[in-house]
Amino acid sequence: MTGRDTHPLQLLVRKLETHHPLQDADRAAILGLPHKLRAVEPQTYLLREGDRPERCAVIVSGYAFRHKLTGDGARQILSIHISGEAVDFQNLFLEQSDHNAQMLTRGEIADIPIGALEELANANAGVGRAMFVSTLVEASVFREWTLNVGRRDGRTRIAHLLCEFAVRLSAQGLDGHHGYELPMTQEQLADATGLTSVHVNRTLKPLQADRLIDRDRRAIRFPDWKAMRDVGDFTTRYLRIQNA
Amino acid sequence: MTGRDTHPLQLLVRKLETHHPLQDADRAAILGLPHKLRAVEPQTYLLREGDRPERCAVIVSGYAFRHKLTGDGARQILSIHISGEAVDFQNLFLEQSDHNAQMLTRGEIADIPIGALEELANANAGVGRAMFVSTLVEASVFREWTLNVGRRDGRTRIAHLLCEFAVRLSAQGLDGHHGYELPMTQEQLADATGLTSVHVNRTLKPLQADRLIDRDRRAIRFPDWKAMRDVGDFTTRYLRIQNA
DNA sequence: CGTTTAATTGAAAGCAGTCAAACTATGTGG
DNA sequence: CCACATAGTTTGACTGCTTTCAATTAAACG
Repeated sequence: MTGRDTHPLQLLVRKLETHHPLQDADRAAILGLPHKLRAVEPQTYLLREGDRPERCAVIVSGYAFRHKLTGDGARQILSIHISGEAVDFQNLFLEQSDHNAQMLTRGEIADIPIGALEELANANAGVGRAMFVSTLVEASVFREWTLNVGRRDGRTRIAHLLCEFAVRLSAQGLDGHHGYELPMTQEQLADATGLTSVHVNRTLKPLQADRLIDRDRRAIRFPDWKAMRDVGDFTTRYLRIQNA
Repeated sequence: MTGRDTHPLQLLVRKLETHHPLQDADRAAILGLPHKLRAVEPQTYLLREGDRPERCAVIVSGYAFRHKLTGDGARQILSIHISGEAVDFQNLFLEQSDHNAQMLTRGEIADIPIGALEELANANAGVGRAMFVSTLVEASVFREWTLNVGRRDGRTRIAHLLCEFAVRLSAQGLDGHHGYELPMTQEQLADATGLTSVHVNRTLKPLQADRLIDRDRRAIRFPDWKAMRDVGDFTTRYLRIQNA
């Protein structure tokens, strides 16, 4: 998919380091993890509810998301994931997954056998702790999403989501605060915010009219980041990124 | 507060064992953790957003909850906690808390120094993993709450919450499926479900009229548990309790 | 290019929120 | 043991954000 010149797990190291310091040996151990690369299409499942996880998918390129369904089939997206993030730390040591994970876009996945991951976590306390911390940070984000969906109005929810994505991309050295290519349809945006796609559409328009976002297809830019942050009731503490 | 004849941390052991097996030595090590008991009144803060955690509060008796506030001051309750649960594993190894935790009722708290906890986690792999798994199970519950608040209607949300509480109490050997004393006001119920207290009140009534719940003050009973589960779109997988 | 998927728009309906007031517990002090 | 104060519950009337259902337009893809 790309003529890559860096190690496929390099961004995983970067992600872990964002939240917990690593030694050289730790980094080497992570890069040394056995893994299989594969190209994946949009919608590819990385994990299904009820599955017993046997490999952990690390996103090398592209975007993914977690979701759950109600009995009625309504979908709630629980998180969006970017390059370098591991989709399956949440199920380490657990019998079966409580949720689904799917690719949002085309991309590349590095599959690491769960066994190797657990071994490394046991053998190397630094890496084990970094993995632990990584799941705790994810939990922090889950909590913010519950707040977002439970207590903010539509406009604020969407603005918040757009802000979070900007800051996380930026922290991973990808696009940034000033703009990015949003890898989601309006329906997916709706499922992430607990709204309907119709309402998302009707909410994006005023954001644009107010010059808080600039849209061209899926490309998003923020003419006034500070104002956007305010509208989205967005702060960075919950992301636990050093210099955000 | 009580003439207790069991160890204050006994229920913590039970809780951890619900999700991950422990050896005798592990149990002993947990019970051997240094801790200070204290009686607490309703509303007592166990943790504040922005705090650097220095001790971990374990609920010996009573109930607690986590919450976050929007910039407008709207409150979202993120989880309810019962005896034996540790409120601060979520902030282990993290700089500062992203959320608040408060007592819901009067009760007793055992404060464990974070340092002692981290040491034990390092020294004893079994206990460390049990703590890790415990936070992963909490994350699983956070995800279900996001689904609940994001994609279910008011009636279903409330029924779901009441079901979850029943099953968790039961798993901890406290009250059970057949009924319990709900330690929450309708306003707290509203903040947990993303509704208003007025709407909660108007939703409880039909549940009662349909004979799905029996209320006397805060006491809740379920005349038809199976029907209640259906109405609440409730399943137990996400709680990761063995025989639920 | 034709087909499929996504975005957009309109009109109508509904679930839940808001604002206020009344009522009911619960607890305290005299 | 009763009166008062406070916290919590309940009810009414009205508003409104968001959904629903359709239909139309635009973009993406092979």
